Amino acid sequence: MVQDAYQHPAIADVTLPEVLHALSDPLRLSIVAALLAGGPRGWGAFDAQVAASTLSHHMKVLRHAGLILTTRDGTRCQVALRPEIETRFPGLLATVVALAE
Amino acid sequence: MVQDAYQHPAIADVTLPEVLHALSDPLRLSIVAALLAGGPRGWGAFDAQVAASTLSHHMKVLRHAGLILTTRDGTRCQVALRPEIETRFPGLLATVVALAE
DNA sequence: TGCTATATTCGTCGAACGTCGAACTTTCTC
DNA sequence: GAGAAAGTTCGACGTTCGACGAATATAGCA
Repeated sequence: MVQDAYQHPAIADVTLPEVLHALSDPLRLSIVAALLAGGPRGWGAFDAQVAASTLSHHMKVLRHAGLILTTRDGTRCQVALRPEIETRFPGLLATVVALAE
Repeated sequence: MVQDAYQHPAIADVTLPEVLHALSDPLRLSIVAALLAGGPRGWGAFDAQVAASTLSHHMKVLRHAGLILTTRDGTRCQVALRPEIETRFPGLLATVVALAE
């Protein structure tokens, strides 16, 4: 784990193709959908069938796309949707997640 | 050019991650945006700064994602948005293209 | 002070992507 | 029929992706 806080990009630097690419992976899309439906949660709450390193990689992609906010809580991570993404791309997440069923 | 019609997938077979991936490229996104804004048009109406083979490749990606409909007109191609995509993923294109400015 | 749990980073692998140029097919025009 | 024009396909190249295991770092607990 990194000793300090995570690197989150300025929301203005996030591009639409970047966000769409982040959402174009089924696992990442399901993570975002779960966050939108159920609110923030811990790391292991996503029972993804991938190795921890792979999940960490996907979280980094989502973080770099400005979609999630990661904070530490002891040895655990709390993951939440970044609220600014709604002002940056209004309606995008709601539309995409709704279509993902 | 292929001697017969182009291969278009059944709209039901198109998946959301597939569509998002198709839209996550700036060139492809601009093509879809132009079609949505201005209606069908010919091949060369997109002054893309890429080789013809590259443009052909991107068109194939869009076609396989169920986003566009390609028809021949002599040696030229007419490209149009696939109307069924709106019933398959209602509001998606309008939302994404609006956010792309 | 260890030991355990959690998450990141690194190196690696095969597959897919985006780009190009060259060759090819089909159609139109002269 | 010959030539030009429009797209497609192919192979090549370098980059990125998604996956994994191993090694590492940090925090909590005994």
